[in-house]
Amino acid sequence: MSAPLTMSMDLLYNMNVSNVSESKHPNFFPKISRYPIRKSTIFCNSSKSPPKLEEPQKNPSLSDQLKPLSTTILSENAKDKAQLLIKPPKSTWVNPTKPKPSVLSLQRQKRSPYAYNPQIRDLKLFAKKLNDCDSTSEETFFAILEEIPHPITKENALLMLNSLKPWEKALLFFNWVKTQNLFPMETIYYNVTMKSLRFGRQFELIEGLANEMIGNNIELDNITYSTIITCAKRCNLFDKAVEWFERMYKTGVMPDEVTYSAVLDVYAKLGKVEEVMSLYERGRASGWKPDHIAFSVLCKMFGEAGDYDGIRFVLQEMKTLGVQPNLIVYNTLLEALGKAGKPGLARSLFEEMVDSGVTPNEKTLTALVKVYGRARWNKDALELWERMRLNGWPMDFILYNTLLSMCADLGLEEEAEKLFEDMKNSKYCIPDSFSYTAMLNVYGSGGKVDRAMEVFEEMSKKGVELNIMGCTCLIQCLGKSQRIDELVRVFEVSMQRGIKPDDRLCGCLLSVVSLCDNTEDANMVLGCLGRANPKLVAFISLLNEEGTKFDRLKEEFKVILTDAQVDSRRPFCNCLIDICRKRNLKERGHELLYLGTIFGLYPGLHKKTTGEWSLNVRSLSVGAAHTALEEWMTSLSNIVEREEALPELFSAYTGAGTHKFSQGLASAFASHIEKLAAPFRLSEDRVGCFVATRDDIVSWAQSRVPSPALTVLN
DNA sequence: TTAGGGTTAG
Repeated sequence: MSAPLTMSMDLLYNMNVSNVSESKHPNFFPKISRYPIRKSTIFCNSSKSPPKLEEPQKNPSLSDQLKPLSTTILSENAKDKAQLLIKPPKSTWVNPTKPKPSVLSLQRQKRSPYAYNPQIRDLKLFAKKLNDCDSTSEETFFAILEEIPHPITKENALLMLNSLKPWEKALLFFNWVKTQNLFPMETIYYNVTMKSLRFGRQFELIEGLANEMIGNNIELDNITYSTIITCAKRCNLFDKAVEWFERMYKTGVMPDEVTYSAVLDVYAKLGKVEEVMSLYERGRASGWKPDHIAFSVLCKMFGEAGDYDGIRFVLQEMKTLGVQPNLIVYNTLLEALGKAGKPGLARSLFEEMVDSGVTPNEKTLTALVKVYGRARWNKDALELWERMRLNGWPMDFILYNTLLSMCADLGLEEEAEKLFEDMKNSKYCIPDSFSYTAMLNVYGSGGKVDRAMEVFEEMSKKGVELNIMGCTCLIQCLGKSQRIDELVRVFEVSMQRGIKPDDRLCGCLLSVVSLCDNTEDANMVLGCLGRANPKLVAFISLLNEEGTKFDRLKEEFKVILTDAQVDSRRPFCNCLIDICRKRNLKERGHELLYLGTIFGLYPGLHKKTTGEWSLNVRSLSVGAAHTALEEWMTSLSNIVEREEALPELFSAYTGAGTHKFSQGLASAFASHIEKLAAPFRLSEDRVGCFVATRDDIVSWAQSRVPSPALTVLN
């Protein structure tokens, strides 16, 4: 075991509990989880008594293979099964006298040795001629083929097949050789052709060839199966991938480690964590020592699931087996730790990687930039960028774009401008649509509307495509500056360029409506919104009509929310409440907040413990937060009046406003507290929190003259 | 691409 991995393991396992805030789990130290340390590991790795590996007597199906383990693996909610994990059920594989049948062959399939072919040069040149000829004409292809400089021996045919691309030509050649009847077509010819077809993602053709092999009694080996399976995977035909894997066992072909890890990746990409773990466990119990590729697959899967326990399990396994991460595993681990919300661990792992002499590549740095951006660690991000330049670490356009996006998220305008200039002056990283979108985002969220418009004009001039995200950024900042004419122009141009408005853009237009001070402007924006989502505009009219009954409102609102993307539902509700308040329809705003609450848009808005009641408005807009405060004060007032029990402490959270969307919420909330003469004050020790005691609330409720702001509710 | 498996952008 080399030092660096030990360091990371120490970090992850012996990290002091002060780091607990990074963990979403209450217990930082390993709980008995879905990743049990197997008893089998002990004998599998023991040099004294290696397990006797037997070929299965019969060929069990995959589901049979998986069955015994799936019962030992804990599903997340099945806490009642925890006992199973502490004491694994009696399983043959913990008993060395009765080893579990092997699920994979520990011997990788051998390749036939590659003999030197003196005709290689001629044939390569000839293949190039075929590759360069008109792809659409089979006649031309066959005409050239007549000029083949050497006889089609087995070796020559293989060399040609390997050199022909694209897949259409390889397939033509393969079929042609078959018709010549010079020698029997063995497995290798099918394998090479299938690989070529895989580049073209031609799964149906591959499957056709595989069936032809079966029909002609040509052996399908591990290379055949892994090619079929990975092609299915690349074509997103996961059922097919699993079907062919099952077929291997049924026909008595034992997968080797290459096929096995390809299948692990199939299940991983399907998000079937338990199946992956089951296969992994079974493989390990068969004596398999997973390699970097298998670990990379597991890491990626746990990263996608944001599953920190899983990532630790992988690290533990690597440590146990003495596998030191390579560059790709490091990259996958960094990405996974970022997704699991562990920026500190990702940073330490990166340092460990560099210290161990592994040079980061573009993907490493992209992963780390994303980690820091997500964590809002400006300082670390900028230091990293500085280090990249000092060390001459590799940059590519994805890394540039990721850095630009991060600058936009963190409000680093100057740095973004510098990067953008660098890109313009570079040879290979010319700014593309993504880069321009990031710049629109930089200026848009920084309120630099003129600069944003300059970027927009530059895009039009250079023919850089505007995408929905750039359009949304631009409309948002034009709306905030009340430049409605330009907003409408940008909207029109975007529609002309084929942008299909989505719910985010509608939410953005809705928020602009809530900011409009005059009816004319509001109507212009509603005109745009009406083209994207007419139901929303009709709903706003409904809010305006005095006669609209609550039940009608509820039904129509339900339709709007059902049609909307989940992420956009709360912003819709927030904006609609803001619009109501802007139009002096406060009561409607209260109705909408109530509906939003019963439709589950504001979970955690109210929290009650014996000692404290709190209101958390962090996910609310200013208008919605005001509405929620009024609602709360009214109900507290009623409780005082009814002389019901109250806790010692009351708190209202607005958050500290570090996120760009929540800026200004704390101050707007504070001024509304003042307007209502509510007895809350900023907490000294809790950031972004207003507090009041029971006595404060009681004396406020008893002494207050009904506030105009609250009368509507009384 | 030289018979098979893993990692980068809202």
